[in-house]
Amino acid sequence: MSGTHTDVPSVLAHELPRPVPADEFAACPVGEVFRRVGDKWSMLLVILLGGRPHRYNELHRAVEGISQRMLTRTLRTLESDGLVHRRVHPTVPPSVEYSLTPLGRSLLEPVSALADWAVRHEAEINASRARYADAPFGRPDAPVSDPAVR
Amino acid sequence: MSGTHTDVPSVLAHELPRPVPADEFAACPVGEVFRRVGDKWSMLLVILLGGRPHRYNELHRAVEGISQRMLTRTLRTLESDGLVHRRVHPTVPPSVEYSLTPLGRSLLEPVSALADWAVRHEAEINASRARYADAPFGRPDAPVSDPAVR
DNA sequence: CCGTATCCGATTTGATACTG
DNA sequence: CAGTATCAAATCGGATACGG
Repeated sequence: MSGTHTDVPSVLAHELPRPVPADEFAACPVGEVFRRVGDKWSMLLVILLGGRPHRYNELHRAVEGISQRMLTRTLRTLESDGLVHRRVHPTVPPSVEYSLTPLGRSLLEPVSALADWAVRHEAEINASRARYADAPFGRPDAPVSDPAVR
Repeated sequence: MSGTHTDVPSVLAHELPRPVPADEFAACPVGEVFRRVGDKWSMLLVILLGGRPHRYNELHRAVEGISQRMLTRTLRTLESDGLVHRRVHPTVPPSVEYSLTPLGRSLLEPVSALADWAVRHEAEINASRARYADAPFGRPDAPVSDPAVR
């Protein structure tokens, strides 16, 4: 957790009443959270659970593409971070309900803003990518095979 | 990229004048963007460039921990997505200036909101993690015990 | 100064099969 | 229904060396 951090301009300062010190802002917590947010399924699940609680298989069907392994793993991580609550009903067969904690709900807002941005600018991004992929120029070097760029 | 999508509740609907159709919202663009946001360096660079344009080695020194490979790769991806502009001054020795495009600047806002959330709730997350790691119970399997406790 | 090429270990993810 | 176990594949990321 500790260790390296970087010199970061006060991007957030514009409306922080008690502005976060740049040093505190640095890579550590932000990087952590961005990586959690950035993994393939976490925020999708948070958004889903933001709508209403879901049962395990409900999530599995809703996401449709996620493996059981990843669904379970992601939910566990979210739970350990205090974003998701797991409630087991001791019925038979068992049923488990996942829901957002208050902390999870608070995350929903910034995440929704980002999701909103993604939706609004999807086309621009794709256009830019296509343009970049096409252009033999526009990139520093070669038209010859280069598998390194995705 | 087109294929699978998920059933998503209208989390964002609360203030979307022309609400994004749930189908459009789905996993595809959001997942893409979240993964970009979540990779180790992208958003750090976006935030850095949000402060002011930087030259290559300036970034390299500022981030301090990133390898040349990853710096270049990340910048290229950002460029291909249309978030970052790369300007080459044909001097000798060469100098290259990276800056945010308008699209990149627009991303800065939701990202800052998320970064802000991260800073504000870091402690809660860590506390929750520690609690979860400690507890022999609180986790589904656990050694030997009653699974039906809250 | 601004990169690229190559190698290699670490981490993440998916497919599949099995269980209380 | 709600998971766990195991294996293999893809991807990520860093170190190092070299090039225009």
